[in-house]
Amino acid sequence: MIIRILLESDIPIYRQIRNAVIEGIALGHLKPGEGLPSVRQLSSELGINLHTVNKAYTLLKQDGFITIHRQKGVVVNQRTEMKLSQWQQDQLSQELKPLIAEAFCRGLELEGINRICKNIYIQFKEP
Amino acid sequence: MIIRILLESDIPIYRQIRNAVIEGIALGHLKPGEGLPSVRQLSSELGINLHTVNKAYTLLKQDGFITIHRQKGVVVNQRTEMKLSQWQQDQLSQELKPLIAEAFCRGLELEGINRICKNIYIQFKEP
DNA sequence: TAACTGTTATATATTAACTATAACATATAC
DNA sequence: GTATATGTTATAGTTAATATATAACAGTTA
Repeated sequence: MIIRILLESDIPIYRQIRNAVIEGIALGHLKPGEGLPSVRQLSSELGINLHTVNKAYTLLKQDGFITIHRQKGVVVNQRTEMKLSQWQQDQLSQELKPLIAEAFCRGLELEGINRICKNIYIQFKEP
Repeated sequence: MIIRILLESDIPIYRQIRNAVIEGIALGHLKPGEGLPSVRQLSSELGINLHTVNKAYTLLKQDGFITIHRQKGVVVNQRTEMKLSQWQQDQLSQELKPLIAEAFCRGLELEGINRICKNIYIQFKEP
């Protein structure tokens, strides 16, 4: 899978990589068991430092999205290993709150929010 | 309205203030025409610097949530001045994407996402 | 006049993000 | 064995974002 980053973005590079991998998994571009490029390879491709990629991979590992395997390298986990915990759901709710509050102030109805969420959601595929 | 910040949070203080004001407006705790504390007053209350509050207010002004009035000070705008632009909707969609992608990977269905959004949304009130 | 308001300027401190280079144990291929 | 990969760790340095400190300015209000 091709990972793109924007050096001008206000989102840190390691976070852009993290998001790109998660979105890649959700979109079905990255399937369980599939390998990701090594930290040296990806950092070279993107023209950035090894440690920036490593930071992204470490986050993805902590969050259950990938496993670092001694032989196979960096591998995408099964969906069962990504299961939503109560803490993660609370975290999601906390991150959604300011976004929905802003949309509400701007006059967007619940139906409008649901429509936007759906348009994002339908792009995603089960593995 | 009482604004709370967490100095240990990984979210910058000026952004916490921005979010708190927007959520305050959405919740109906801050009504159109209502005044906000001055930058010196709020910074003093929170034990932080004047410029940090000023940065938050400047953002809120740019985003159409407040107006700086020479006589009245900092005032909450009418909802009509906060209206959602196409650019803002695209921005919202872009910010939602990684959150929904993560939730999808973790097995949360669209109905679950809608439920979480609704639970946040129903707390909000029209002015 | 005195005490406020937001705004601007300048300088500095602190922290987060990113880079550079090197080394280590381990694994794979020749 | 040798060479080349892998992730990981350590150290040092740079750059950018965040937050602070202090001061001043033009208005406004009492």
